[in-house]
Amino acid sequence: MGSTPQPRRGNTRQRIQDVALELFAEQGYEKTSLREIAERLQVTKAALYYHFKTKDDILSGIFEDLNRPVEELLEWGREQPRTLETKKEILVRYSEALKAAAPLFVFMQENQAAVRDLSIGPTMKQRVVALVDLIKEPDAPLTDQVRCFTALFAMHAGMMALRDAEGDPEEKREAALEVAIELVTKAHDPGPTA
Amino acid sequence: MGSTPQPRRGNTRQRIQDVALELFAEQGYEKTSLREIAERLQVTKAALYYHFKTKDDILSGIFEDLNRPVEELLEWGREQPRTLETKKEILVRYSEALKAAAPLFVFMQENQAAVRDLSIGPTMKQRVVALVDLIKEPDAPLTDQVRCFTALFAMHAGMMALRDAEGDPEEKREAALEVAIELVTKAHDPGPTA
Amino acid sequence: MGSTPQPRRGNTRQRIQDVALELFAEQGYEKTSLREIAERLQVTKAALYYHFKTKDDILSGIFEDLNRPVEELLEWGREQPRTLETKKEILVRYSEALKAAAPLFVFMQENQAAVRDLSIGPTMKQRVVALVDLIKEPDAPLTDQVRCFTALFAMHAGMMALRDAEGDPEEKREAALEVAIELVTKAHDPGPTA
Amino acid sequence: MGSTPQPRRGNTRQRIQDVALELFAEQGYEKTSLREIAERLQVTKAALYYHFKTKDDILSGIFEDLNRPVEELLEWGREQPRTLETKKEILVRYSEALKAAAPLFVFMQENQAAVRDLSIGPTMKQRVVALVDLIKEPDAPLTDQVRCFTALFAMHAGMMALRDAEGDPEEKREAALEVAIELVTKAHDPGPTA
DNA sequence: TATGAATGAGGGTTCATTCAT
DNA sequence: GATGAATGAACCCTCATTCAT
Repeated sequence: MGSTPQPRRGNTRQRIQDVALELFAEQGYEKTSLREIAERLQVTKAALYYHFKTKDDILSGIFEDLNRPVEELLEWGREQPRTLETKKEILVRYSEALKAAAPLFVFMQENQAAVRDLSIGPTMKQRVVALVDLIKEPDAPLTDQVRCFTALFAMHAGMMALRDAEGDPEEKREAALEVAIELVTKAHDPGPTA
Repeated sequence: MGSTPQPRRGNTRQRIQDVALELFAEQGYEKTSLREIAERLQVTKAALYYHFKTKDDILSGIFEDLNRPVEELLEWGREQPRTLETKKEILVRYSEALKAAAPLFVFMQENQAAVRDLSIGPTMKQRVVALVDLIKEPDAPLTDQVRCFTALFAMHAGMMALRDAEGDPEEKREAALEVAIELVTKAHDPGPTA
Repeated sequence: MGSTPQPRRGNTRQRIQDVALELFAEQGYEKTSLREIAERLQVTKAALYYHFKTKDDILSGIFEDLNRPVEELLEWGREQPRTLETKKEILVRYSEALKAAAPLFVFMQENQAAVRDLSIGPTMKQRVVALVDLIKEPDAPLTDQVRCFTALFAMHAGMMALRDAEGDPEEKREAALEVAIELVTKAHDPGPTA
Repeated sequence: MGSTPQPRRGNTRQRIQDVALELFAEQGYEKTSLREIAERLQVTKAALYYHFKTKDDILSGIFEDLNRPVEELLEWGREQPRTLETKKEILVRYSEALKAAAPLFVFMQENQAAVRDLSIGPTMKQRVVALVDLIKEPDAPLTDQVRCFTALFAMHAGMMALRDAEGDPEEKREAALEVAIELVTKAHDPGPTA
């Protein structure tokens, strides 16, 4: 009882990443110690160091794996014409990407300060900038910039409200997407007001 | 240098809070050590403990001071009729409050994970909920809830963009406010769509 | 309510000693901080330093006050002939002295290690030696020395059992006294065995 | 000196316990710092934490190891008939056990206050109660209870007198045992008096 | 008679990391 | 593919004590 040895050779690296992300998202990066990760895996701290060079490295690994779809989205987006349709499609795809990597994004949203001077910090920042660049017009006025930036945030926030609130996560995601599209649409073609 | 004994009038408590907030916002809560705060004040760590019972307590003190305007805003808001005009006024006032306490809000935005299990954690959560409650209709559909939540976020984000970007902070704040009002207006009276 | 200012000027020194002894006996010397004492008196730590030079000094003060009867007993004892009657009388008087200063003696019994290198340490040791000297014969065999030493211990133990156990403290004290007398009597006149 | 790297075989845990007990007994629990223990072992404080979870835990470890004989004695005692012979045998064996673990018992005697709210505190108390229960009659009058309690104390005291006094420790132990037996015998069969 | 403000030394504890095996 | 043992640096915090006011 409770003693299943679970050898599972070969996949330890993956298991470390899984547990680490789980704890990082739950408690924050700084408050999660390697001891804790190791204990939950029934492994020694030293074992973690066989698979990863540093704590930072564990996070990097997770990020690289889960972030690939977003990177691909960026590449795809850069080759499209900057039409409203394209922008909408980007939002839709981004929303999908978020769904797949929800815990990572929740984590990054809630641990910005901690993540900032980790090795993924710069990458992350660039990625946000790049995304905004794809959905806003080159010389958009400040208000439209805010709209686009907020559209992204809305989608991240959709993930986080998942923590507390009532309601199906999937529905929330769709609602967030809808609002994001609305914002970007308005930014694309300001209409009568400005 | 460092030899002038420094008058040390009765403002130490305030100076601690100032420096602490500065460092918390700059580096994050966990990465800011009391040693660092003390050193920057040319004081011993023990001196901090004369003025505050704990590290958490320093943050609490800051929060209590800077959060008072928001608390007053909430009280005021609860006594008003839930009209669109009221909602707009709330956003305007909130934006003003943010301006005065910018670093604190940036800090809280970027350190959610760390702050969550500090003593101000619960208070903060309630406060967001209360604010959203004031600007959304009681049984608003999910999309409208997202709009209102996002409106708040937009304004916080306005503060943070301050960090990186080009442009006058004051202009950014106004842009964020405009977008927030737009979102809440849409949520208040959905119009033809949804 | 709960705010009676209790000025009681003049007797602060005494009140400090009272509270200190109370806490020392309850928690031990090392685990009782001056902060704690001060707080319970609604006074600042610095105030304690107006009345006593050091923490050690507070204990010394208590000891000197409460130990005087024992000191007088020793002086009296030294002038008496070393008869069995005298010895019994000494035990009786000592038991009485213990009754008056119970918490102090409980404290000293339970904090020997801590007390040993305080200023009262040496005094205390001498005093035990002096007491034993009064109730044992000069060249008593080892067994009789143990009897006399144990007699004293028995009386101290009587105080401590007061903490846990059932029964009237006064009765316990008398029982302890009885056993002590028995031991000293046996030591005084070994009888057939030895 | 201090440069020989020292083989560091797998006995570190034991060495920590040895040094710790030595210092605890010499200076008291509270006054012995982990730094001190570590230094004497030419090891870092952190190394102690590899082997023990906490300072309290170090003491627990020592206690568990050295207390086993007493525990076995208790078990044995509970299976014997409560005759005078049994009681005597218990005292004899207990005395032997004390001999083997002298420093621990001296320590516990002198640090009662400190030990009381450590994790071994409750265990220790129970153990004394259990021992007394074995050597006193169920409904013994108060005086007899004191005799039995004192008998145990006498033996502990025998250990401590070792610190100061003249004379062979072994002889002292035997003297203490003799007095203890005497007390318990008297308690077992009160004789003419009461 | 006291207090407010501060200090220096040290406490126990935890962390990410290393390295020989 | 992993462990056992250890380290160095830092952590938050508490203490007894001081001194100008």
